[in-house]
Amino acid sequence: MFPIDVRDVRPIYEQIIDNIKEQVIKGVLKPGDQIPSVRQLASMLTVNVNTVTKAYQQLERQKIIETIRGRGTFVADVIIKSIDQKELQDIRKVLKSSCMQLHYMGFSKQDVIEEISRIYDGFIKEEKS
Amino acid sequence: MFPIDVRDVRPIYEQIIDNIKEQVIKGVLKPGDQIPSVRQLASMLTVNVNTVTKAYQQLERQKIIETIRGRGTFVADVIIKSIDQKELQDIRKVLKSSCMQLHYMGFSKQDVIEEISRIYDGFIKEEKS
Amino acid sequence: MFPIDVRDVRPIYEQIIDNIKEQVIKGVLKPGDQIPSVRQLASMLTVNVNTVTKAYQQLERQKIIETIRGRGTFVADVIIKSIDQKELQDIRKVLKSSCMQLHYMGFSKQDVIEEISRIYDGFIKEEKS
Amino acid sequence: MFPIDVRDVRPIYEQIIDNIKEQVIKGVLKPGDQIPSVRQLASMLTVNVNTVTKAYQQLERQKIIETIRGRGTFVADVIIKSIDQKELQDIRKVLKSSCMQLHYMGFSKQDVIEEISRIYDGFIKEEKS
DNA sequence: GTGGTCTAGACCACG
DNA sequence: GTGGTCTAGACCACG
Repeated sequence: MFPIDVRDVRPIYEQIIDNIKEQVIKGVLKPGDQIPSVRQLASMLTVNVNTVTKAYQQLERQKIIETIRGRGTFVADVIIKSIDQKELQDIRKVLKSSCMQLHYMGFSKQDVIEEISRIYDGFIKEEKS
Repeated sequence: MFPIDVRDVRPIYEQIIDNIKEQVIKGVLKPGDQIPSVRQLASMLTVNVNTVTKAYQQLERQKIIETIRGRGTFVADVIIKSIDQKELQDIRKVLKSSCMQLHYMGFSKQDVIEEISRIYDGFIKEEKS
Repeated sequence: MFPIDVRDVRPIYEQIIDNIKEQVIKGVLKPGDQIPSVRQLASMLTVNVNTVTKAYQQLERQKIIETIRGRGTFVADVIIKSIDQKELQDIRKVLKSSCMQLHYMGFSKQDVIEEISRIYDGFIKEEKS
Repeated sequence: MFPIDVRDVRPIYEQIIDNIKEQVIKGVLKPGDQIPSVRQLASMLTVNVNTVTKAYQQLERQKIIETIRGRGTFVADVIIKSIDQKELQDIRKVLKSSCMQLHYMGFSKQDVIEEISRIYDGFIKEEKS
């Protein structure tokens, strides 16, 4: 499936969230597609069941997946989340911290923008052609 | 001095680190300037002395401030950190997570770049004219 | 495990650092080996958990051990640290102080070299035959 | 006189002790020579009077200088200190720590011995010719 | 007065 | 069970 890195800065449950989100954004996973059960994914990634459970709960709260009792877990229809101002502020704080770190590494504003541009291109599916 | 927000995503010591870094980058704090003692800052922010100590130790390790025994703590000469590839990868992962969250909020690549641009302008001191 | 001496010139956390470094250099602890959790080691040495935490954090910063969230702490792959000139100067100053003390105790240059030789042999694992 | 470095790893009083010891070992200061009073030296080095006082007290305890009431402070006759086993053990611990640090920087036993040799030559007055 | 070390103990995040 | 954050407070080294 996708690789889990125990040395990653992000906790494992966040890596799972990020990976599933990325696959949905890229269109690798489409609305209605079934995804592995908690237990299946846990054994595929050899991580703790509770860890996958936590990731799925958060994805469900974000309406990116949905679980149907007795059926399984599926990719939800794509919806644009309404903007939660608290969440947006949190993201801005994290971005600011990262930008300051990059600044100390000698990255100019333009360097950071190019970095972001490359990151964005990396997870967005081709939009034209 | 600056506000501490216990509800912030970042732990208190990181908020202190970020705030001091920002003041140094902006030029509000200049090399050689003395900054408040750990006890002073702790009482100003009404946080524990150990919390400030932790922030100061990390800033010192990053060579942003320096402590002189029995004298106090001072802003260090500005140096550009050499780029640690592991650290850069970590920042990229964090940026990617944030970008994906913003994407789900309906932010286009251009929106995110503008967001970054605004953040960068917010902490960089005017460089010309 | 290893003895902590409260009358030692070195603070407790440094004694812990030195002991673990020594075991790694000697090969008693090998890359990938799990070391005791902070709580285990604290109770083994009957010191406070925070003291062990401080030692582990410094060892981690020096890339001698690595911590994996919720899993534990492990010996890192051996890497040769790049030489930090400031750090080297600091070590030289400490060595010079020690040498002058030994000189006042009547140690000749050759005596000191033999002392160093014995110390070095004491923590280095046999390298050949 | 001699330079004090507030950023030195060694506290100021130890720098003073080391400098005076070195001058005595080198023969720049000879038995019977008068050295500056506490107040004089403090103002020469622009350090606190208490700091010099502490240095002089330790030098006196080590019988390297002696104070004669109303006359001043003088370099004592050279005597070889008897070996205090506790002190020797302390020095060994410090040397071992330093050697392990150097080992992690890639210094071989021979490199360290050469380092020590150079340090020793640096403070010892020429013994022959 | 300045920071450094250490203890004791609470609560949390992660797995 | 694992480490991370934070508090409260003691005592020490240095100046």
